[in-house]
Amino acid sequence: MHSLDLAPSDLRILIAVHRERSFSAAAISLGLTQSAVSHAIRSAERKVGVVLFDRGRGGALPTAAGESVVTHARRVLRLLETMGREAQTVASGQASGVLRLATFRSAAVYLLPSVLERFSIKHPQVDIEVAIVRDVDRGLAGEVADGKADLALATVAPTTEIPASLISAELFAEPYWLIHPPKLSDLRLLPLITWDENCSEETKKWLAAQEWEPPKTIPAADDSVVLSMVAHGLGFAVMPRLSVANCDSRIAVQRLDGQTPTRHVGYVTTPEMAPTLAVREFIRVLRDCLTVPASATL
Amino acid sequence: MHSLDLAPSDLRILIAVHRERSFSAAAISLGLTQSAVSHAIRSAERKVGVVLFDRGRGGALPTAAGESVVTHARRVLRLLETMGREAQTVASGQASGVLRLATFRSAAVYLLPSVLERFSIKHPQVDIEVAIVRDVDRGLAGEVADGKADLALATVAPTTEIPASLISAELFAEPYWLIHPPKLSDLRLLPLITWDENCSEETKKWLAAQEWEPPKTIPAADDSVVLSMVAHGLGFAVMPRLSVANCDSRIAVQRLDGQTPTRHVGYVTTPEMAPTLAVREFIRVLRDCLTVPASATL
DNA sequence: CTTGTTCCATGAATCCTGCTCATGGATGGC
DNA sequence: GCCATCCATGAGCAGGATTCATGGAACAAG
Repeated sequence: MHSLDLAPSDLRILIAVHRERSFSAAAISLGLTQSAVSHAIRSAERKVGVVLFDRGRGGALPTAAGESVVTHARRVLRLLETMGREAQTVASGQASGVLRLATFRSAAVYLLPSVLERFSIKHPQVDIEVAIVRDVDRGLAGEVADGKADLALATVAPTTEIPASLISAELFAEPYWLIHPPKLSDLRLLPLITWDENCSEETKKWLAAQEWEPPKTIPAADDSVVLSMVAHGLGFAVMPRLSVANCDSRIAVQRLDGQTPTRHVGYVTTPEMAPTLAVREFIRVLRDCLTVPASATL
Repeated sequence: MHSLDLAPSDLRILIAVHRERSFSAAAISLGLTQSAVSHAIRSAERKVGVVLFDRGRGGALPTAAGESVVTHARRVLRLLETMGREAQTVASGQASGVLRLATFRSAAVYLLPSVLERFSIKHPQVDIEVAIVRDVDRGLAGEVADGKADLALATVAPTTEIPASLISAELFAEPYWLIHPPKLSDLRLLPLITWDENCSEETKKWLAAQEWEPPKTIPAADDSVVLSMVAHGLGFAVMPRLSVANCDSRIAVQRLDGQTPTRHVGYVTTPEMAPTLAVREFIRVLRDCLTVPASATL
């Protein structure tokens, strides 16, 4: 088991060079000399037996192998970090430290408050940092995969593919609803208001299935803007229930005909974090809150 | 991100002490002095901020925190190892190194040969070590969880629970069959032959559902022994199809009545190994071979 | 072409960390 | 009480990591 003797400091240097695309910039960002970085990279390359960065005039570009190594390096550092946190958790018998949570707007607004309240009563030592992230592209799962968050509350199916190297499970499924201004002659004459998020794909699918082609499509920044635009009579939209939660009286809500699409919301985390007490407890509280959701007041 | 500056050598020392339950024995096993180990453990404990081993007369016993740290440490080392392997793989464009595969007997005998042949043609640089492990207790998944294997072919449901910190997926499901000597008066008078493996639970369940109480139960060492005993007329058995593959003519095979139990066979691997080229390719070849299985000659 | 700038590489000097050596204290068997 | 067997600790040493002081290469501007 000759497990590649790269110390955490070496890994940090690799990551810094990767980030800065430059030995000297990496050196500054770490408070080292350019020489130290150069030596460290060279010794790392000798140990791995592969060139990790192409040095050129413009700085240092990671090779394919370099990319791979840096990805692993980040993971090693995260694992070391959770190792420390977990040790303290186990020793003190209670979770402590920081839990970085990423989620989409509507969950943060309508779902999280009660969850956070219950969680912080049970685990006052845990600081929760909530990041609201739009679920586009790799979206929330990407946030976790990149190590920017420990846990995400996200759409887990069917639009979004969760990479196999992450752990996820569904928490609940919710229907999409049709929302529109209350007084209307023919809904089909109204423009469709969309927003750029993974789950908005469902909107299009359902409309297509209904052979409903809106006269116009208006893009909005996020789901709360969509709501506001609908409230002002600018058009209609198809949105997941959570986004429609406690919206104002100028909006009429109506079930979808036919094959009602549903959005599946769940959590996503890394294999490193999953066995962690803080994460397990947070998921437990989430589940508890969802059986009797405070947001069931729709 | 103060990620706990424990170098690989420190981690190895922690693991050795955990294994040997003694500073001095660990020192010997690592070719160090007892003093070095003592210093290292003390400094590790200062860094983590927690006592990791209770020192007493009889040596050093890991505390709960120590257990947790060592588990993580093993994982860090494995991750560093795959980091190196992957770097070489990416740089050379082809998988190389060792792939440690654990599986149960019948898969190794009837499934693997064709898979291994195809895989080694595609990836001649990869050495595959096959370990045949009986699937009892934590069984094959445990083999992977403990880092003794990179990939396991195992029963993934419903008997065995795969821990959430591992990655697994089903490859195929197969029915259980009833096997017995060909000429018989009443099957219910024959003894049941069982063997000690997780999937043999299914046998009992099905018999119970049929209200079939065999007059006697004979335990055998493994499934091949069961087959041989049935062939010699010593009793009957309920076995998954794969175990029954190409068994001899002195055995009669028959479908089960009622709710036919099925065994779900899949792969199990770690999140570290899953994105690895060697593992991904092996699973691909597995899947390919299963759509047109060479063992479809039953 | 020259000069200057901005990269990284390299060798020698220095500093610090990790190891060994040589002890000492604690615990328990005989 | 003596001895064996643990681990702890401090001093000293050696080697690896970092810095310092250079040098070479690529490129842009004059």
